[in-house]
Amino acid sequence: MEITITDAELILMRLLWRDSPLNARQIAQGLESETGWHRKTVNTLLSRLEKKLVLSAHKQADGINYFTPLVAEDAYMQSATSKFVDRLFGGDIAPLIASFAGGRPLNTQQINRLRDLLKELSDDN
Amino acid sequence: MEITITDAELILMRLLWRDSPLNARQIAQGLESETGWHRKTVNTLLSRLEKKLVLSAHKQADGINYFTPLVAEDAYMQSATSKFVDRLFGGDIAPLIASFAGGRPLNTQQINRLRDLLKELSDDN
DNA sequence: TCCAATAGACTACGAATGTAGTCCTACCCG
DNA sequence: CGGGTAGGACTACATTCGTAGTCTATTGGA
Repeated sequence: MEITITDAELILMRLLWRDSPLNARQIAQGLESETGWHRKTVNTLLSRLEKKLVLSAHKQADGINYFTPLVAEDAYMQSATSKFVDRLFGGDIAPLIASFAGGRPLNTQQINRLRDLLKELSDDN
Repeated sequence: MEITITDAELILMRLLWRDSPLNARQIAQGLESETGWHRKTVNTLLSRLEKKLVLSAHKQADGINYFTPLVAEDAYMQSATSKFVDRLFGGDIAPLIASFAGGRPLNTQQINRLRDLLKELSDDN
């Protein structure tokens, strides 16, 4: 059961992860400025996501479908990150950071945040 | 000018990044056990990569094409990583690490490596 | 010398993606 | 009450990807 969310779908999911349930119209409006997508495009994406069980639709009192994520943002991020790190770096995260830093050097704030994060990770084992 | 290397192409590129130039037969043989791809499949991938200017072909004395990467592994990794981090985490690397660690806890060795890496990154600025 | 196998250029083809459009129905407004 | 609109279920269609297959000229051997 591989969850797969495409680029376009991800943009839509980000909205629903922030705020749900929403109906198709609300979603289309919420994405309008960011994507310029037609309502029908949003509709297609919603159907596909529903078929993939990434979200569920429930008719409310107004007789209209409202969509809610079935897949949690964290869970998806985790799975997608894992897959990416496996594919490009053989499952090893350090080279990824190195590569990322090589492309765009980290600033002090980012480094500090990483340091804190690392501290946490090594504490709670 | 977006360099795009698909999953299948990446597997092939990994071989060429390790060892090049190679001709189609050598590549097909080198990937045989890993992928089971037909020679023709390798051929198609090579053509596509050549058209995308990810690699170049040169006929050698034996009259056969030998392929060499035009895109360096580091450069591609960097660009792919950047794109991924942007797409999923808004360009911020810390949440990615957190997410990754959430999915599969880091062991001591990994944490040490990250610590060293971080030290390096914060030293040379 | 003549066949069989290969290199390379093209062609094939179904599934997934991005981006809508069609058609039918129910509904609100003038 | 009649027409324009929105919802929803389908359908559409060009691209990209994965994975080969066809056709042609060439070449290494028996």
